[in-house]
Amino acid sequence: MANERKPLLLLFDGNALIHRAFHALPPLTQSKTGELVNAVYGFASTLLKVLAEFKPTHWAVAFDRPTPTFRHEMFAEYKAQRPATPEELKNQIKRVHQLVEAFHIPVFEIDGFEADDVLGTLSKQAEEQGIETIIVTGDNDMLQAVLPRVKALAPRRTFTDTILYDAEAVEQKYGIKPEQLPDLKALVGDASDNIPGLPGIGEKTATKLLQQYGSLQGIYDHIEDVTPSKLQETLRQYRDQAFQNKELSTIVKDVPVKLDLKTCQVSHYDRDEVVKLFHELEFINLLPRLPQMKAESSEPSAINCQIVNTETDLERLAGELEAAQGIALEIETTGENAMAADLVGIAVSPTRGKVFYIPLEHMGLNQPPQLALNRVVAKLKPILENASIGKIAHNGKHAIAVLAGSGTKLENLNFDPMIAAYLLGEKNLGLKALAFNKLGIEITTTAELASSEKKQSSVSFLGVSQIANCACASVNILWGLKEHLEAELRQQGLWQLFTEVEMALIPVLVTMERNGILLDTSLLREMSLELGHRLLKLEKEIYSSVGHQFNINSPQQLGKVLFEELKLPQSRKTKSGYSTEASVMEALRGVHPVIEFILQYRQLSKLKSTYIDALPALINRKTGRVHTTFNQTGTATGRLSSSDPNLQNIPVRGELGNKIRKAIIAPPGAYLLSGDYSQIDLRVLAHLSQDPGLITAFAHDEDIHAATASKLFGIPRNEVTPEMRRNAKTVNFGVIYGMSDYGLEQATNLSREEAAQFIALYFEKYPRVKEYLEATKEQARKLSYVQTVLGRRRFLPEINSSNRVVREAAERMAINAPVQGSSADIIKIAMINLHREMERRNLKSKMLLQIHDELLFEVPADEVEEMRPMVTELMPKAFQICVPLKIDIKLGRNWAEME
DNA sequence: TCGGTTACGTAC
DNA sequence: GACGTACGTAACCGAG
Repeated sequence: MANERKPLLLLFDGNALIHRAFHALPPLTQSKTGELVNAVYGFASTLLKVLAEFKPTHWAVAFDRPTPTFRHEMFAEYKAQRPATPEELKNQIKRVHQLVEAFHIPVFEIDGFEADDVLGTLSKQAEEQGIETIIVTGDNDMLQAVLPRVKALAPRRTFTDTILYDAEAVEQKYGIKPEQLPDLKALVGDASDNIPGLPGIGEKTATKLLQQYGSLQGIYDHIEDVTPSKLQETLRQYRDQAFQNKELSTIVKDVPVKLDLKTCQVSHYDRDEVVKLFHELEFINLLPRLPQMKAESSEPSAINCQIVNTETDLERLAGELEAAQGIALEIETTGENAMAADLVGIAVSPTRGKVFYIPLEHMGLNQPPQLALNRVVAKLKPILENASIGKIAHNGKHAIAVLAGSGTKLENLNFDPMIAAYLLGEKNLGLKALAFNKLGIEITTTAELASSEKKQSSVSFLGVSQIANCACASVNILWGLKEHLEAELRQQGLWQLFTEVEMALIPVLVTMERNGILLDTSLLREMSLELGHRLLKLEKEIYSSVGHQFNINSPQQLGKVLFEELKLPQSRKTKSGYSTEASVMEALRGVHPVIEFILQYRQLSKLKSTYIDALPALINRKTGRVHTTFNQTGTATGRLSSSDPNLQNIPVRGELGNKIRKAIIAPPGAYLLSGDYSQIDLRVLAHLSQDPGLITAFAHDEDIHAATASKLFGIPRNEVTPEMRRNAKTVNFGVIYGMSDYGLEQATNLSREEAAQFIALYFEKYPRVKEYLEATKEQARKLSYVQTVLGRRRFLPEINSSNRVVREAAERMAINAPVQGSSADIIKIAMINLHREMERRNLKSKMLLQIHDELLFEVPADEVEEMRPMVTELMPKAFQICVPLKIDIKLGRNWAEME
């Protein structure tokens, strides 16, 4: 009665699936324990895939037993060449058993037989009972089990590429029927099972024979007719072996096992147990593929979620929030970009287990009534702005920025799980992932809901109750995450970095983002026109020089033109053709006139499309300025990053770079002020390594590159030539990047040998630097992480990889991260202190940008005399290291002309 | 048509 | 394979 559907039985070939995944998938390890789980992942993935695709009513899985089978007894060599199962695979087999158990899939394994035999038997019984069956396998050997009602899902080429074989499909592939496959294998053998084929008989010959005579027996029944005689002779000579091969290759179909359909029902599996196991295995991305996701409303799991849409409710909510110790919240908006996003709703929680959702701007017809935005804001403003009530929010910067747009200054955001997880080295910082990985709780985020709901992808178009449920669950998670992550941060000595630097930085970043930069649009427009003309001219030159038109922007087409048509000497190749990158083309300068034009074209079109045309298009209508988003969790070292647009890579070199910076301006009556740490990375290196040579040079405020050159070449400072200084500079920087002799060779005009000597000499002159680098790598090997001056960690699990390339890459990261990361720590402190001081003094000056070692401010004319000394003082004293931190400070009407 | 990947180039 | 950290653009390619 329950199962009115025609039964469909899925039989899983456990071992074949595991082996195939193990060998086909890249090594996927659990980030926490390093346990290899690629085969388990592959198995789980296949399981979920076929479950979704075929919706079976029944299922079962078969495994090999570790004991020898009748085949081993028959033929000592059987699978003898196979290496012993590696430990990491054994463990995965255990894991798959756990998984199968959680799914409540009945397991069949019989001593003395392989999984194939068990499957063969079960499928034959299913056939006899008239049940449609699909064998899910990773091994084409299983195809011989195909029967009228039994199909096999087997791999084609790649791991995921499968084909459902019925008898016809088998015949199409092999030219013979499924039941003839053992006969084929008997003749051609199987290297993977160590079954020897008959000499000189390949697949072609064997297939022809079987097509003609039907079976191995058939062939020998007509052995006199077999031609050519050589073949007939071989067959005669190896008769016994052929028949033994056939027996070895034939799947047994009468294993002592009985298919009982009742026990194989795809019943309600233990979803919680599967979730728990996925959590342990860190299979977060498989989670959405688990069928029967909890309906959002079905299980409130002890969360009291109330929708607030009357004045009375609002009043009561305000009362509860005022009395709260802390507030967890999430805002729903129309977009990622805080400056462009609108509020859609707010979820707030005064205490764990109790969450309110205030719908504000849900669009669409059948929505319940909603309170007016300004009414709600007015009511909540004093609470959100009350600094004595701590706030918790995931990606709190976004919340602060959006609320600021509604005139509310969210104060005392003291915990953001995204930032916490970032410092802890978590890979996936999304709330969903954190909830699952840290707490083992599944939630559906509103963003997820929005993207799954086809077409109308904005949160604002979704139903209030649906969003409310998700938002409430998300907000409630924040309490648990705070508890959990705070403990981890404290335990790892990261709490101070978290609160005093990262959390303190958030309002600074919001201010900078909201300040925005001002552009000289008419200058950019002018440049765009001029460049447009120059590009057109270059384009013509290039076409006539080559003889035809093509897309110069396509590296693929350009490569063909240069290296196939013009036959220029090619050097490096890329995956899809010839490399046409600048360094390759530079080497071809003078070989052909078109090179020069192309280099110019490249440069101009890059600057035009990326900056000159792109920036003005991003001016905010309301503010007339360009607002970037600073990402606080986007880098591995602790640096910030900037996007939409990226204002940290505005060109500076060259005439054109200068011109672009000229278009970044201060408004009338104001100036741009920049404070730029001088050689901060090398000063940090001096501090970390305590090298006396470096320390002395910086203590005397010397030109560090010239000082290095003087040391390396063993000459007085005043005899250092520009070329010597340039090479010394390259090495100075190269050291921080873990550069090799090869790298130095590429970056200079030195030969490989000279480069190697140069590096050796460098370490001779700065011996503590070498010691420091070694010690850092050693620490990384021991602890799997390296640290900055503030204790910020970068985790490098690959530092002990057995793969040299991977390991050496991790070593370079280990060298670079403390230096780059410490510099980032220092400038972050400077930003916080400067912001604080500017607020304290009620200055109108604005912090605009941070470019890793530089801060850019906009300063009204009458504040210049206050800001300049303030920046000059606060940047260097942000953090004390053993050498002075020096800055260069400059002032100008635009970002190019500064002094 | 769209999203993901590749090649390239800009910054520090 | 070889020098660390980012992000954006255009081309390209395959899936829907």
